[in-house]
Amino acid sequence: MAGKARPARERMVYSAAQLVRARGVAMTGVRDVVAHADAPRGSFQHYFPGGKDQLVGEALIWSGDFAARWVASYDQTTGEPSPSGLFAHMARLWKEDLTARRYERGCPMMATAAELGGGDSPVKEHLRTAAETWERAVVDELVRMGVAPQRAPGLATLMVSALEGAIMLARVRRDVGPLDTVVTELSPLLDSCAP
Amino acid sequence: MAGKARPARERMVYSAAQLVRARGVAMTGVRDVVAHADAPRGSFQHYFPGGKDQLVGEALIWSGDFAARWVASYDQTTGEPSPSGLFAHMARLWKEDLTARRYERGCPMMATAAELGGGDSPVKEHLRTAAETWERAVVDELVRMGVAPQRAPGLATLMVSALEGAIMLARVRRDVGPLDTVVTELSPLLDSCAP
DNA sequence: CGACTACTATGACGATTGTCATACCGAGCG
DNA sequence: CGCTCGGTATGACAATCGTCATAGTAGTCG
Repeated sequence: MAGKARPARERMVYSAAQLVRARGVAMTGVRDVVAHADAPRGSFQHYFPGGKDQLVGEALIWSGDFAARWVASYDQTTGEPSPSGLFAHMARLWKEDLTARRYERGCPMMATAAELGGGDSPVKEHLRTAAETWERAVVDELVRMGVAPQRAPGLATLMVSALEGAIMLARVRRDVGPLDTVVTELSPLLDSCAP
Repeated sequence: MAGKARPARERMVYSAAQLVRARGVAMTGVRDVVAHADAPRGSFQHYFPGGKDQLVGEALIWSGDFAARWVASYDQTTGEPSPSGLFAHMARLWKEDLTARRYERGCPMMATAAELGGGDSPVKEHLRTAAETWERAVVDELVRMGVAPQRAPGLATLMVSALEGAIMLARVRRDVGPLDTVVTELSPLLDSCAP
C-alpha cells in the first residue's frame, strides 16, 4: 500500500493532504493519518509538536507546492504553448485524478477553506500562502508565454476560480463534464490574450 | 437576535445552513444548530427523526432553492438584461455577504461537497439536486434573454464554477477582489452569446 | 561501559459528538 | 373527567476526538 521509501514524517504530511482533500479537516482524525501513512503513532507527536494544526498546515503548503510544480511542468510540453493549453494542462490532472479515484478526493485548499470560519487561525495563514504559491505559478507561466504582465494576474484568478469550481461540480455530479466545459468555454478568451 | 416569527423547524434548517457554510458539516454540531436557532433541544429529534443527515439535507435543498430564487430575481432588474449582467447580479450578493459577514460564511454546497467522500450518502443526493436546481435556474435565465438553448448549459456551468471558485479565493484572501475579477474577465465572453 | 539523543510505544485524560430513552406539559375531544 | 398527541425537557449512552504523560528501544559518541 504505502511504500516506505520515504521517511515517516513525509508520509504523514502526504497522507494528511490526501485524507483532508477526501473528507475534510474535521473528519480527518490524527489517528487516521498515522494509520494511512503506516507510521508509528508515537512519531506523530514527536514530529509535529504543534499538533493537528501543524500537520494540516504542512499538508497545505505541500499541496500548494505540488500545484505550482504541476503548473510549471507545462514547460516540458511539446508544441506551441498557449494559455488555453496551460489551462487544459491543469484540468487534465484533475480529470485523471477524479476518474481514477472515483471522485473520492477533491482539492485540499477548498476543503480547508470551507471549514475555517472567519477567525485567523494558524492554519489559515498556510492556506493563504499555498493559494498564493499556486496562483503565482500560473501568473509566471502566463507571462512566460507572452501575456501582458498587468493582464496575467486577472487571468490567473479566473483560471484558478473556474478550475476550482469545476472540480466541485464534477465531484457533486460524479462526472468530469464540468472540467471539459470550462476548458472549452474559456479557451478562446484565454488565447485572445497571447501574441 | 433570531426572531421567532417563523416556526422552530424552519429556523433550525436555516441555522443549519448558516453554520454549515461557515464551519462545515463536521464542525457544526446539532447542539450548535438548536442553540443558534433558539429552538428547544427536544424539538430537534421530533422534527428530524432522520437525525443530522436529514437536517443537513434539508439545509442543502433550502440553499439550492434560495440560490435559484436569487438568480430568477434578475428579472426585476431595470435596464437591458444581459448574461454579464446576470453574472454580476449573482456575484453582487456574495460580495455583500462576504464583506458584511467579514468572510465568515461561504457556500454551503461547497462546504458539503468538500467533506463528503466518494461514497453515496443520503446527504449527497440532496446536494446533487440542490446544485442542479441552481444551475437550472441559470440556464432558464440565459435562454430567457436569448441565448441559444444548446449553448446555455455550458455557459451556466462556467458561471457557477467561476463564481464558486472566486468565493473560495475571496474567503482565503479576505478580499472580494476575485469576485470582481471573474465578473470583469468573463463579461465580454458572456455577452458574445446573446443577441 | 555509560550517557545522551532520536524515535517509538502505549495508556489514559477530559471534552465533545450524535443519538436514544424517558418523562413532562398543555390543548383538543370523546 | 380521562385519554391522546404534538411538542418540549433532560439525562445518559457509547464512541471518538486531540492531546498529554510516561516508559520503552536503538544507535551514537565520549
